[in-house]
Amino acid sequence: MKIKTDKEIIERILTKGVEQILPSKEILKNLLESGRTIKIYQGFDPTADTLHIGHAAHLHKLEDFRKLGHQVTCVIGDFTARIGDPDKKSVRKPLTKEEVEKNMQSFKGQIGKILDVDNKENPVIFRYNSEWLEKLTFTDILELTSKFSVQQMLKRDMFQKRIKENRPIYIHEFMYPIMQAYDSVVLDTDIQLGGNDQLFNMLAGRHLMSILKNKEKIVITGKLLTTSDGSKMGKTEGNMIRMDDTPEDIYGKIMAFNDDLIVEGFEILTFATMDEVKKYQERLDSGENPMNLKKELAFKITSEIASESEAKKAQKHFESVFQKRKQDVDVPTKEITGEEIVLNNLLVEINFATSKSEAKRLIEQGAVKINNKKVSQYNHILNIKDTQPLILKVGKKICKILYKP
RNA sequence: GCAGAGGUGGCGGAGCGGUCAAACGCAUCGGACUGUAAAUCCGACUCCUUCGGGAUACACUGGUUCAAAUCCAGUCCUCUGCACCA
Repeated sequence: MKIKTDKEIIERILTKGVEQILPSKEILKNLLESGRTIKIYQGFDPTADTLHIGHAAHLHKLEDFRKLGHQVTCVIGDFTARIGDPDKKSVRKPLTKEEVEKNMQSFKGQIGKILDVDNKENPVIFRYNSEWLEKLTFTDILELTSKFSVQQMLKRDMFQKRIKENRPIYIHEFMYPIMQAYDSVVLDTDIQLGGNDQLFNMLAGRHLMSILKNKEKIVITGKLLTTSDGSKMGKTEGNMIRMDDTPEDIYGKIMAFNDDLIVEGFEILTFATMDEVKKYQERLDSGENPMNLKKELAFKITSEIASESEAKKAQKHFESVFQKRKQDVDVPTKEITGEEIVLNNLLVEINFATSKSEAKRLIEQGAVKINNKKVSQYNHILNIKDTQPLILKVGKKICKILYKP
């Protein structure tokens, strides 16, 4: 495929959702405008069984490269995942080969939701890094490790932190960046893309490339979408939106974003151009209700990951369930045998509370409504037979109680 | 192996003989407020209860004591340091 130098796409590559470009934006710009084929790759760690929405950001960028005709490779870090990237808190427990394989299965499909992997003109290449990492001998490893100093490794702030806290740092944890660096060498890549959290590892690759290949690998780090409390969104933190979530969930979780994330969300998580992103910012600044914008964001993301029609459904669902509180759409029903039951026992019976004590607390706190009337006596005796239909609400949970003779 | 530190609720982390079902923070849940949220405020957060109370709980097993998360002994586990030249 002939290389395109579409100005708009190049501009988007250089700016949208980009945290930094090393060694410089200009070098990348020149490369993109030169018309030569560029090899770019991104690694995906199958340490969880799904990708999350943060990955979407990078996939958009890869797709831009692909559209221009460049060679895009997705490296599934099946080998590296078994060790795990060192973490701030502690050593990760290694994953078994089986766990990794299980996690990997769905990756390609999920990547394909955004990246046009099977495009006829310019398909995406998939590689597993066990292909080359597994074959390394101890001699090879010595060779590689001799290119890095302990001081270099210890620069990583998470290691610094652990030194301060007197927590252990194991030798194999140094191997993660080295293995990733070696990925770059094997692929002979021109560019590596990754989240800003991967900066250190990607720089290790830059270092190794320059020594072994005398080549200046370009590193692009993407902005990470941070949650309101400043922590990143991702697998490790458990607050992620999974790519395989249902459209309703995706839509709903985006609506749960803090308002501050709206514009960033458009920039990082969607195909929108920077001009469009600016317009969203302007609308927000001019005092438009953030909710409208957030709904647009949720709709856009949901339709990019799922489909437009599913996004429409998700939106309707959200509107009816949360905004209009018409919850009777799909109220689950439970059957209760016996004509009468004490209220706190009922909550336990239908699993709305795990113990009678908890049920009692909920009732006393005013969480319980029977047919929309608050009941605050825990020992209230409910005659199920005579109060049909019976809609029970406990906090956000709701269900219909049926009398079963 | 030797020397130290330590194991407390979902997590982090106080408490170091009684007033401890265990401070404080986070998470969670409920209420109020809203545009779904977030933020904020208030409340709850072992179980059972005839609503007066009661029963289990601070790694485990024993012991000391009127009384133990708190002291003692043993067991298990975790972490840190030391290790050659001696």
